[in-house]
Order: sequence, then structure tokens, then C-alpha cells
Amino acid sequence: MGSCTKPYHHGDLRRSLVVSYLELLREGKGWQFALREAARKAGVSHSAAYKHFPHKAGLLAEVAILGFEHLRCFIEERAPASTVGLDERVAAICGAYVRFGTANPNLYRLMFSADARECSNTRLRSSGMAALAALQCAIAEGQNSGWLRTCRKPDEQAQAIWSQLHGLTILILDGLLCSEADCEDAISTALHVMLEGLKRAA
Amino acid sequence: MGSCTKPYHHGDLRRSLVVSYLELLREGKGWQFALREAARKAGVSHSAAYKHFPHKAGLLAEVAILGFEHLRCFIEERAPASTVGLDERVAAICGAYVRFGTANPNLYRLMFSADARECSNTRLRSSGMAALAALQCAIAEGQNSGWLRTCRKPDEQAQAIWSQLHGLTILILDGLLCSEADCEDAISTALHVMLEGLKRAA
DNA sequence: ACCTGAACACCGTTCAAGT
DNA sequence: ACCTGAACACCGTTCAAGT
Repeated sequence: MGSCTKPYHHGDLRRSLVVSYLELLREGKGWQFALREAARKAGVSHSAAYKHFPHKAGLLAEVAILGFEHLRCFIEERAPASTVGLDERVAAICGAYVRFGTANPNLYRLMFSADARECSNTRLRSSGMAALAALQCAIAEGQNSGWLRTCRKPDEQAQAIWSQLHGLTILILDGLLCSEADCEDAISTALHVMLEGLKRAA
Repeated sequence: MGSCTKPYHHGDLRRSLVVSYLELLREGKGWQFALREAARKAGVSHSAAYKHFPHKAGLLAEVAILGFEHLRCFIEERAPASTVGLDERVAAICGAYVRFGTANPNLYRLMFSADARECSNTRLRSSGMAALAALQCAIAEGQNSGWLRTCRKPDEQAQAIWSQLHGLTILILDGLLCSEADCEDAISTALHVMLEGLKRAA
């Protein structure tokens, strides 16, 4: 306990590896890191990781799922259910989604990477759905109140909106929609176009 | 000429490597292949590739740009400028875009991969824009004729639509929107939701 | 001018051996 | 039960040497 020599057993290496990978992502140099690099950062031999994950993809999937949970919190913070006005609420949810991506580019990319999906697409899918639950609620409410077009079922419309948010986020991160400088403008413009499309004609 | 022994010099190795990589993509086992595998397929030593490309990313970028040209042709075939009715034309363009992705999943993924972008984002960007030129034309026409909402400039609306198409395509390829079975349904539903959002209220 | 083969520093994964 | 170190088969990249 009081000893300063590193113990042979780590304690919670599994968690430590996930945290190390998250830190690597936050440091900003891409999103594809070696398993060995996460182990290095955790101060442990690389082969130790295989006692906690069957393969690298398992670690990445865990990080990805954590990412979706962060996304859910991020959205709930910036667009609480108490937000007055469906208009504002939907806009806040959509804005929060895209901003999460631009604020955590590497994590967002990892969340949708092949390695992360390969491992447990169903878990990822349900994490994604949980993150978007607020959106689906708002849509159902909006349709009931007559504010939204009601041509489609709420879940179908939620999927369509998710597509748009994801596409916008990815294209922005890829630098294909705009330069870094006018990125904020591009986001708000695209979100406006999108929200206008949702509303019933005035 | 009449000899059947493989010549020491290949002739057009650069092109051959690109074609080999395209074939690997079409074979369906993912989209991340070793440079060495393309060289193997081209029947050449792996180090030979470095006389034609500065690094692997250079090869991938070339493949990606070819992909965008294929996409442009694909759209022009299925949604020629002669298509009667803006309604049909826009729907055809959007449908063609998404179907190109589902028909060439690995190529589509490569086109937006970090490796391909890293090399020449500007060339890629202009290829992407060329592929979407038909869309932008149709939007401008649609706004003039009063069929489309005119709240935004054509290029801004084109970007918003591209976001949606890209997001839909990627999420479908990722298997996050639907299972393989009801994939067609999901696509046409999402496209409908999208097109309804574009139109002026009836 | 173009291609080969050996070499280097990396990787993911495995496995016997240590604590 | 958990961790290490050496080993294996791979990879991208380089470079002297061949044609």
C-alpha cells in the first residue's frame, strides 16, 4: 500500500486501457492507434491486454460504446426535456449532436469505425439509439401537436434525421463541406435547411 | 512480343496497381488492403510500387478519385439531364447516389477514408463536387421554377442534401439503420422523407 | 528508367514462463 | 488470476543492387 514500487498486478487494467485509448483520441493525432500504444500509456506489457479483451477490436468497441454514452449525456445537457418549445428542443438536439462530433472528432470517428462495429454491432446500435431517444420523443410530440410533417412514423423520421446529422458531422470532420474557418457557418446553415424541411409549411 | 516469359519491366504498373486494388475492393473482403497485396495481385515486387506512388496513401487517393468518377457516371446514367420533371430528376439523382454506395460498399468507404483524403483533399473535394454537379443544377432549376423551397442558395442546399445522402449511405453500409433484408425499404423511406422536406408545401 | 531482395522498425496475436 | 518476454507472421518504407 505505502510502497512506491509498481505492483505486478495492475488492479483495473481493463478500465485503464480504455482510458488510455480515450486520452490518445483526445490528444488529437488521429484515431487509429496501436493496441501496444494504449498498453504503453497504461504502463503495462502489450500482451497483458489479451487477458481483458479477446482482440484489439474488443477494446475499440468498449471505447466506442463509452463514446455513445458521452454523446447521450452531451445531448441531454444541451437539450433537456424541459426545453420550452419543440422548435427549440429539436434544434438544440440536432445542434448538440453535430457539436459533439466537431468537439470530439477522433472519438466520433472511432464510434463509427469498422473495428468498433465488427465486434458488437447490436450493442453499438442500441447505444446509438439511446443517444437519439430524445430526438425520437421530440418528433413524436411534434407530430402530435401538428408542428411537424406527419407523413412518416416517428422512428422513420428519426432515422432520416440521424442520417442527415451523421452525414453533416462526418463531411465537416472530413473537411469536405468547408474550410476550418467557416465551419461554424456551414453547420448552422445546414441545420437551418434541415429544420426548415421538417416543419409544416407556415 | 511473342515470348511468354514475363518481362522485367511491367509496362504500366501504376495503372495495374490501381486496377488490382479496385479488384480487391470488388471481391468484397473489406476495403483496407495491404499495399503488398495489390502488388502481389499485379504480379510484382511490393517495393516496385514506390517508383509510382510516394506512399500507400497516394495509391488509395488515385483509387478514390476513380471512384468519384464512377459515381458521376452512375448518376448521369440513371438521372440524365433529359429526365422530365424536376421531381423525378432530383429523386433519380438521390436514388442513384445511395445505390452507388450500396452497390460498391468497399469502394464507397475507401472514397471517404482518411488515407485517401490525407493525400489530396482538394482533388477529392472537386471530384465529389463534380459528381454532385447534376444535383446542384436541378436545385437551381427547381428554385427558379418555384418547386423547391427557396430559403437557401442552391449550393448551400446542395451541401445539405449531400450530407443527408452521405449519412444515409454510410449508416446503411454500417448496418445501423436496418438489417440487410429490409435495406431497400429503409432507403426508399428515407429518400421519401428527404424529398418531402425539400418541396414547397402543397 | 524501372524492378528486385534484403533490411528496418513497426504491428496484432500467441504462448510458455514468471508472480 | 494476472502479467511478462520472446516469438511469429505480417505490414509500410528504404536502399543497394540488378536489368
